[in-house]
Amino acid sequence: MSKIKQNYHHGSLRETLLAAGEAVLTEKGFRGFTLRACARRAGVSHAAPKHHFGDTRGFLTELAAMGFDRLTKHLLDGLSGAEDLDAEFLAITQAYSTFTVHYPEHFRIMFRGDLLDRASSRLMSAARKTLSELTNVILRQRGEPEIAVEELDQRVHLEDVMSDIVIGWCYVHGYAHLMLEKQFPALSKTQEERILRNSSERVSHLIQRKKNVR
Amino acid sequence: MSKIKQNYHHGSLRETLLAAGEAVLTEKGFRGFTLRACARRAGVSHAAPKHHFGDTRGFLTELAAMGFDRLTKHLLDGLSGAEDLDAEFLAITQAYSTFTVHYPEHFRIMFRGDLLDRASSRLMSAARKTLSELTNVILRQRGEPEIAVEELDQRVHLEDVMSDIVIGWCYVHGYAHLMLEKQFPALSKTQEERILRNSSERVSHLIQRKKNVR
DNA sequence: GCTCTATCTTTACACCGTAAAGATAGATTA
DNA sequence: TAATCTATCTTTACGGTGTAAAGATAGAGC
Repeated sequence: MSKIKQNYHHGSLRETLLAAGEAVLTEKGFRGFTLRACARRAGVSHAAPKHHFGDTRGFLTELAAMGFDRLTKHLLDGLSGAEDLDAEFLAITQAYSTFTVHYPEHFRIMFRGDLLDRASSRLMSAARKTLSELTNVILRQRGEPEIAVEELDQRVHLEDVMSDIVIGWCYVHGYAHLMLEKQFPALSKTQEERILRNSSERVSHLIQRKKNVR
Repeated sequence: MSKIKQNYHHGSLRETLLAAGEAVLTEKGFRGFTLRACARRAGVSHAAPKHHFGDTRGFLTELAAMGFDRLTKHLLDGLSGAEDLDAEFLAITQAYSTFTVHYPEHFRIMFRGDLLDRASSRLMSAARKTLSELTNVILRQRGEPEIAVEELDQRVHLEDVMSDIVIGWCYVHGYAHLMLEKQFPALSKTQEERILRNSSERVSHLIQRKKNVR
């Protein structure tokens, strides 16, 4: 006996709707993502999502938050095999970028304040965790101890650290975004990889050897 | 006597619709952007846009292309005052970023392959021109002569140059994008500016002194 | 003066978000 | 146990949307 109940009360509709929403977003893209399509896929009346997510914005906000959760995990996975600082920075750049290959539609809504509920603490804390992973990579590059998510704000006010975080995140995020949207001139896979290795290594050295460079 | 004609044939409907479209996009954002709203604003029947732009995607593609045109001009304006290499790289970073302040909704659709007609040569060449401006800044940083848009593909295959372009564009684009969507922890204006100056200077030095750094 | 053709309008339809009111049934309370 | 409460889901309703298709208009070319 599966979980499927034909009862009036579904029992776990929220989860079912989220799964349906992810499927719709993945298959049809943002333009094809409608509350009614999600409801249809979940086998439920078209107004059912309202109780769980309020409106489209609320639904998308939850999906974006799930995207950040998944990105965070994806980054940690990618990082796990790296053996030195250079490899670690390359790994996080690659992981951030390959995330867009696996979840392009998620990535496209994750960084869009106009579509999401910016005030959502669920979304904010999920995004914050992603930044915290990236920050820890930067801190390790600098030879400093890691910090917890909660300490982020205190450390981050130091312009010294923040400058490195900005360089690192902008490079990593920009690379992933511009690659996803195919903005770079067409290159072969091997060229692409060589350029990624070379550029990421140079950026990581910039962060590692900061005091010498200035 | 203004251009307004109440004739059946408008005469310059395409331009009028584009202006209306920009206004709608700016005022209502992407979610509020509808063909019918644009037609209403242009004082024309709701199906009128079809003949000029085909469908929503076609209309958005043209608006995105106009966004790239404007971004290119914006970059050139920002660059004009810079007196040395460091100032030039800072200037283009700032210009790219302030563009998102003036045209946030344009920027949000410009880098979205899922909403636009990727095959549009109008869009492609507009985006290409933007990249070409950025490339010329990078080339100047490297102490090399500028190139024309048409030469882009030949030069860009050189991994050496491309690595610098990637670093430069990813940093500039990532900064603008993440700033627009307020992904960095809240900072004061002066802190923000100091961090921008510091980070952009370091990135530009990385490109200028490439051979020394490696 | 005639037709051609691009341009714009009208009509039509399926779909959408979301508000509001009704139905259901598990949980709570007495 | 019985009555009520409450969260959850459905039904109904409405104005708005994209876009297809057919009709109206008027300038251009012959």
